Order: sequence, then structure tokens, then C-alpha cells
Amino acid sequence: MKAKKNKEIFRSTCPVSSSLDLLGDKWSLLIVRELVNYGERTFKDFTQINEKISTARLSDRLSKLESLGILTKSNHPTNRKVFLYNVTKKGMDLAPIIVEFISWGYKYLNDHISESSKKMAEKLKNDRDGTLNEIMNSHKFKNVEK
Amino acid sequence: MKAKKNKEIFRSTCPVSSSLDLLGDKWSLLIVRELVNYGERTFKDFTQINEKISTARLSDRLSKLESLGILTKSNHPTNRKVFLYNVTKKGMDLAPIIVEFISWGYKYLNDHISESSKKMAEKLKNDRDGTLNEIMNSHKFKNVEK
DNA sequence: ATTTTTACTTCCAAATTGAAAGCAAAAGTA
DNA sequence: TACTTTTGCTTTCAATTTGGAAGTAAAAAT
Repeated sequence: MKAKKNKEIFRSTCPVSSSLDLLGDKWSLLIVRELVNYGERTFKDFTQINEKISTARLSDRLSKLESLGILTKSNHPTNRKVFLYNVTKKGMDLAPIIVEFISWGYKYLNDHISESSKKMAEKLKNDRDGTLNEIMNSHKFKNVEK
Repeated sequence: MKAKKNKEIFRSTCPVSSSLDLLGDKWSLLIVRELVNYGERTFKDFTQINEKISTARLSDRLSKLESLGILTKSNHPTNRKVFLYNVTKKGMDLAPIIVEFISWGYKYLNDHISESSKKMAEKLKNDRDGTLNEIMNSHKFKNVEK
């Protein structure tokens, strides 16, 4: 059966709104943040982030992000029950967005955020391009094979 | 009466999740995009954006963004029925985030986005810092007076 | 052989959003 | 001056999305 894909996913032809139509929910960018920070994660790892995502929602988002080509899902080499989630190039290319959220949050929510985030934000403030480059080269990413 | 403000606004002390807790709904960043692009808007202007926001939601978001200090609301000089919405420095500092969404959308949703967006995205690709600077200096912004 | 772990799914209440209609005051028009 | 239109909302309610708790099945660990 032919699944009807687009029930008007996109509100307009603006790249900002269209990107938000794909990623602008409560969790997608935080899942990407996790992968950008750690490179490879399991389902359980995601359930243990500070923001406390429910397993139902996590399951939704992981398959959505996989179908968007932002992450890949593969088998653990020895444990058949565990799956490994990796970021793709398309996902890693969201790092600049994440980084700008860090900088804005550091500037305007300073007394609320953690010390470790502040260190990262200060590093970004001193050398945005170098730090971003470092982040984007800190993990190998897997790509969807054709 | 003392309104209880924070019913746990923030999910964690991460600047990414905290920024998203303030701005990560379907409309806030698009309202900011409008102000970044045009500098000053009326309620009616916002109702005419391509993405078609309902007036109920627009009203919500404008007062929320005003209370966050991201925009200001002021009287029209001659027409007392019309209000003018302007971006503040805090709001304009979201431009880097918007700009990164443009770049990501241009790269990954290229065949969906408008020609004018593509031009902006190409300009950003050639000279990110210069273009961003230009954007951020293209409008005077009003700040909340203390 | 039994218990625990992992990665989910199911269910349903609560919160958020969309769409339409209504409204009052100000502005424009005759 | 009376009437119509415009503007910036508010109200209502159905539809969609999210949160939280519980359940499940297969694999791993004991």
C-alpha cells in the first residue's frame, strides 16, 4: 500500500519554518544534542538524560529522526538486545544551530545554567569557528547507505 | 495576589533545552524571524505571514515574547487602534539561530524552499559573519525601559 | 531455571494548537 | 452625524501532541 506521506508537513517555503516543521518539537533537537555530544548512544542512554523523556516519546522521535536521515540505528556488536544510534552528516550539520542556542542561553539564562555548559559557552565566545569545528570533527558519523 | 510563576519552566540546566523551553514552540521563532526581517510589525502583519498563524495563537505568543523581553509593544503614532511590535537586543540575538536554520534548510530542503530564501542562504554560505552582521545592524531595536 | 535488563508498545489524561466566530473601540466613509 | 470597516484582540471547542504509568517480549545475566 502506498502510504500518503505529506499531509502538508510544511507550512511554507521558508527554510526556517520548514526546518522547524521537521525538528521543532520538544525533543528532536535534544536527541541530536546528545548525539553531537557523545557520538553514539543506546535507547537507555537517552532515557537517562536530565530532561526526562518518556519512552513512548523517545521511541517516536528516534524513528522519526531515523526516517529523516538524521541518525542511524544499528546492532550492538555483541548484545543483540541493544541498538546503537549514531548521528549522520545531516544530523551533525545541526551542530551550528545547537551551538547558537548554547550561546544565547549562556547570555540570557546565565544564572540558570550549569557550570559545564558555561565553560563550553565561554569557549564558543572566544573562538566560535574553532570550537564548532572541533565539535563537528569529534565523532565519526555513519551515513545511510543507499 | 502573588501569581506563581515557575511551574517548572525548565527541564534542566542545559542552555539548549532551557532556550527551547522558552522558544521551542511552533511559532515563537517565526515571529522573531518576521521582526528580524522587517524590524517593525503590527498584529495584522503577523496574521498575513505565509505560515498562517491563528489570531488566538498569535496573541498568546506576542504577549509571551513581550514578557520575555524579546519584543516590545508600543502605540502607533497616529492610529490608536494599532500597536507596533519591535525586536529588542535579546530578540535580535536570536538571529544567529535563525541564520543557521536557513543554512541547514538550504542544504537539506533545497528543492522545497523559495528562490528568495536560496539567495539569502547563498549569501550566508559565501560570507556568514558579514551577512549576519548586516542582518543584525539592519534595524534599530527598542529595549525595555527599566 | 529464574531474574533482570533492554527496547520498546499501549493506554489514557493533560496540555497545546487550529479554526472559526464573536466583539468592542477606533478609524474611515457618506 | 450615522454607518461601515478595520484592528486587535478574546472565546470556544475540536483535533493533535505530549506525559506518565504500566505492560510486554526477547535476550542476557545469574
